[in-house]
Amino acid sequence: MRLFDTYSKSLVDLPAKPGPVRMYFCGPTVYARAHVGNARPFVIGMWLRAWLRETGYQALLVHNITDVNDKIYDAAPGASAELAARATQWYLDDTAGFGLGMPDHMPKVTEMVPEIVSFIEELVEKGYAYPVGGDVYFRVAKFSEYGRLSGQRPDQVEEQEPNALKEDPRDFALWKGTKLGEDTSWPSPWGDGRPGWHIECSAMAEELLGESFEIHGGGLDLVFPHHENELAQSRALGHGFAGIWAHNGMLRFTGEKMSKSLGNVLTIHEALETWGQETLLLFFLSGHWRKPIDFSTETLEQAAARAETFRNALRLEDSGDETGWEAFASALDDDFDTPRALAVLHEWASARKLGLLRRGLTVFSLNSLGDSAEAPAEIAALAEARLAARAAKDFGEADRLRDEIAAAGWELRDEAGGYSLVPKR
RNA sequence: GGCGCCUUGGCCGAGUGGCUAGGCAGCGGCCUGCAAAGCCGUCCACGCCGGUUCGACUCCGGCAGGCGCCUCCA
Repeated sequence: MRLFDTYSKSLVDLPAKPGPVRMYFCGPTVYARAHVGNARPFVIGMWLRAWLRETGYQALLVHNITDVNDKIYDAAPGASAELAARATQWYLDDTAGFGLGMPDHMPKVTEMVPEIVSFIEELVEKGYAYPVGGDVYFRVAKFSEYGRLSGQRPDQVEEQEPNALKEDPRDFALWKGTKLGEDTSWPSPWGDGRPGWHIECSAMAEELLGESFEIHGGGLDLVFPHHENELAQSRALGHGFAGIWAHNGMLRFTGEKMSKSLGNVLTIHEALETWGQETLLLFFLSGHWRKPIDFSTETLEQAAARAETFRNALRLEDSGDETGWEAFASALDDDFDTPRALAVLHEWASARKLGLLRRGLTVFSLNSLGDSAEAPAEIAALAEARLAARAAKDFGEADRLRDEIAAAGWELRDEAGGYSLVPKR
């Protein structure tokens, strides 16, 4: 399998099977209910893990939770820990709603502070960081490869928050001394404070996956500065860090990136309630993971129609033909091309290759599309009554009963010698 | 100002130097008491302008439009 790597700007092959594929996907800062855009890296990470396992890799996924941060302090003055705990639970509940299972580890910053502190200490010892006024900053000028991942030229990077403590305006915080109004803190050699945003990922990824690992994922908007800084911190210590940088495209809503700061958000919770897990997953599947994808009524309705196509196909008679898995596998092995894989699933649906279809859908946790539902007794009774009316050529009564069944949420489909009852969507 | 990405038919979306993507929607038909499901057929393409080539949607250049990042952001 190969994946596009932001660092080398090329498709990079994964190590030979069977080998470990260790993945770290950046998770959310928990200060509000997560929106659908936040779900994209989660879904992609879980699918990637499923596919790697399906094809014989030992895949491991770490997905962190940033539970101490300026935004959390701002959102809940005096009660930041409570908000973080509540929002963490929301995130766990919301992502569980996709039915994709859980990442192998979901570390929280607040549970990894000692490891982060040692990481910073080592950077200070080696001259890559300096403490000043209770803070610790990374010395960007000392790391010659700075800017390589994002293509940013250090001399062109704008400085937005002047900070007289820094040696160089481009230096970024590894440790932030406690300020007025911040209600959580941890001890450190530089005084009480808390980790900066970027260091947590370097520390947590390496703690759980080792100094180098295969894939680091996250949204395209994290390339700079977040991932550039992570890379600088880890490489400064001589660690290999990520082999492949996998950045997913942004989710667009009303023509722009869905983001809390723009206010054009729909939460995962709301989206799942409105569209359901299967439609939402098929929506994500319909776009390539690196490209932007538009969340709109039209694209979601198309995803819902796909779901229905697959459900109907899975109710038909299986052709028994099990040949052709390679088309699906090669699509996914080639930069995880889910739109191409989806086309193969549709071809299998048309050809009634139901075994393959089920197996393919299972990779994406969409096997529930094949679930059949038993109509309740009162609906079954109406269907029986209609069958009798129809046999007696009392079509007026038969149509009335079918309407009644429909009103109760079931669709009656006549078949040779009988009928079937299907839940209406 | 700097860095980068994208542009395929009504919509989503794959792909290739000459040969069918696939889906949704539409249209015609078969089947059905009527439907639904299914099946068959079918309309609609490669942003614009140049160049390379026997031939480009596919390669090169320019232009236009859209999007992302530049220390809050999945």
